[in-house]
Amino acid sequence: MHLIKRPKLEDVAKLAGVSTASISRCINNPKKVAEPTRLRIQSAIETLEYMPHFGGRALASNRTNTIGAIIPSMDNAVFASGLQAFQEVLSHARVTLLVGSSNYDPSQEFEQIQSLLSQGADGLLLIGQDRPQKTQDFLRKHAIPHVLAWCFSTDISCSSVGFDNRKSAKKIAEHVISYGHQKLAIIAGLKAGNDRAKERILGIKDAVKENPDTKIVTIEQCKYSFTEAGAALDRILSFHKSPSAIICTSDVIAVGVMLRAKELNLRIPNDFSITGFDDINLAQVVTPGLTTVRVPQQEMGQKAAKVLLDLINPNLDVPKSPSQELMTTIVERDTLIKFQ
Amino acid sequence: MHLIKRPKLEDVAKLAGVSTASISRCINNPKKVAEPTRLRIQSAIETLEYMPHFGGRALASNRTNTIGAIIPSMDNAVFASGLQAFQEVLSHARVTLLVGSSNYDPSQEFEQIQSLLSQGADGLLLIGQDRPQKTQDFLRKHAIPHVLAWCFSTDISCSSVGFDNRKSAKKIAEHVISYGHQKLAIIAGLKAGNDRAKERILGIKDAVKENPDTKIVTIEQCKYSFTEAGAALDRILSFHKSPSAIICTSDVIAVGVMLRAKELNLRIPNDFSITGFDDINLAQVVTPGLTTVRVPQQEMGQKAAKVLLDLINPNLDVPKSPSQELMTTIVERDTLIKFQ
DNA sequence: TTCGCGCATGCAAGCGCTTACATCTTAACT
DNA sequence: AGTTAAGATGTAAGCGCTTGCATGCGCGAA
Repeated sequence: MHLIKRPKLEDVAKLAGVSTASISRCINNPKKVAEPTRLRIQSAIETLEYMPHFGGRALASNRTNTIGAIIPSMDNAVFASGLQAFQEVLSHARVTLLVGSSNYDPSQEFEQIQSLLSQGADGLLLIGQDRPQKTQDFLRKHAIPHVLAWCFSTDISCSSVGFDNRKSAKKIAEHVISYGHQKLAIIAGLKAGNDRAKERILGIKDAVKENPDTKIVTIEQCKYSFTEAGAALDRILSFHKSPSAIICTSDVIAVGVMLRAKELNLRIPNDFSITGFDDINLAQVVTPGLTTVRVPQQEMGQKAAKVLLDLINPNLDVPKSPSQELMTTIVERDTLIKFQ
Repeated sequence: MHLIKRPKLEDVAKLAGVSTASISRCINNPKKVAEPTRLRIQSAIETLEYMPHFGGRALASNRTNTIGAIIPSMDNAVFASGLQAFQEVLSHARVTLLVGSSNYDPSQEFEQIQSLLSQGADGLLLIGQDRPQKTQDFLRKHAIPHVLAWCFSTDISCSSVGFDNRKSAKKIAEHVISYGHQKLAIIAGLKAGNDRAKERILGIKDAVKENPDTKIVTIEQCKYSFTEAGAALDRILSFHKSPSAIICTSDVIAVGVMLRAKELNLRIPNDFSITGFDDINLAQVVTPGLTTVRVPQQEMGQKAAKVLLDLINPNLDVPKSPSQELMTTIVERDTLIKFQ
């Protein structure tokens, strides 16, 4: 077996005894071709193992059937499973996924946007809504179909499929407060360019504002890593304003704190309560089980894919799918107990 | 601000007062253009916000600067972080990543291969080496540059960047045996189309063969999920041939077993020892800490990217990078103790 | 029989870019 | 000054596909 020059439309046309136009139609819109012709064409395609050339197709049709997703990092259970669900839906629609990662850095995100678009992406999935004006202008000016996930806004200028970070954070904070905690600490992800972190902090503050007995002892920020989270705990402890509960805006952070606490021979939840956010695997596995906020990642990935597909193929019969708000729920496990 | 028709090479050429060829050269090979011209061109590109059209470029050059990766699932810390590292390296080389997932199913993998190639992928990253003849023929016939990760073979017909699953599994099994365990159980991932699972089982068998006092009580298979792993444990327990150690071929499985054990009020490692494979986050977080095999995922992702890039750009000065074997190490934590 | 219509197919003009080749400029030689 | 080579730039021919329009055909209505 040796390798054969890639067959082109013309070769198939010759074999099937039709024009290239018919082949093209047969591939892209089978019903425009008469039954017997179609069969002939199909068999020709098979015997030649013909595969359309991407460039030619993209050039002529100005479509790539490709969608880009830019997520902060795949190395993070938070996004990976949403992305997986996203990809599966796209795959069924014969659309391919291009992936970029931004590392939580707006300028990297902008580069990736440009890069994916220059690769011909027909649309984009982006995480969160907080991005520089420059990026937003760019998206608008070039009229890039895109949907935002992991956030929800009623801003009609752009579809989003996600949940209300602020509300969800408020809910878990209220939950913590309802357990009698009055001195709270927050450990959040780095806020810069990360609306999820910001919004979640705001949500917690909302809850505190409505409960005058309660106060926030400190707000720490750190990267999403165990060790950084551990360091944040150290900082909190060194303040001697010991909170009775630490609300973390991410499970990774919460678990990092728990790991550090264990090293320090602190006992959770006896010495302090702690909550997370996202409900990734870790939350279930860590001991004690982490009380956290469940985010419907898979659903989000799937729905985002559908919305994006609709955006790209303004489908006639399918109703236009606008933004969608998904709901988070609190998962009670063992890191939150009543105060005293 | 309203949206503007996408500028093309010709527009830039007109603005800069040069031919389209120069622009093209300036973009693809700047040093072929004289300094002042380059500057003029660059500023023209910027003012027009010119962005090359992907299709045109792909058609003319027959290159897409795109690489496809097909992994079993992104929803799995095992591959996600390797993929992230892979993507980062590609991104630096201005190559974009196309992603497909196979769900551990060889026929899905084949479809994804075709799909990514028809999207113009210049090369592919594939996981493992066990695939149907059909797929292999396809890759060979079309001379697709590809590298295999998560496995290592000296088969020169195809580069691989990974570790020897069999050897690594043998090593951890020997380690377990050296702790005095003689009745071992194995819980592996589904073997079908999954050489990692198969090889790891073989490796464990190798170790047992060399230690005549030792025997394998049972080999269970299950999907990579906590509940399936828990069910596998139930099966083992119901046999009443209680092993003193369970060797799992994946951390996810091991943790699933531990979770189930906890439900059953069994105590690990007192009632039985257990080991995992991969050393994902979970292994560190679970209590007691999981003794496991560390797989250099990031390194694997990075090196695979480099090898693949070299394969695609047969670079002159850079030495050709062949297959690379990476080493795994045993991470000792607390789920493995001496027998008795 | 004739006309008209609709359907199946072919024709051919691009889509936006790359690149081999031709041309022109310049500077370093003899 | 004349010759040459190297470097900078332009010219134009595609790359493989899609698609608007033209063509041809068959069939029912007039």
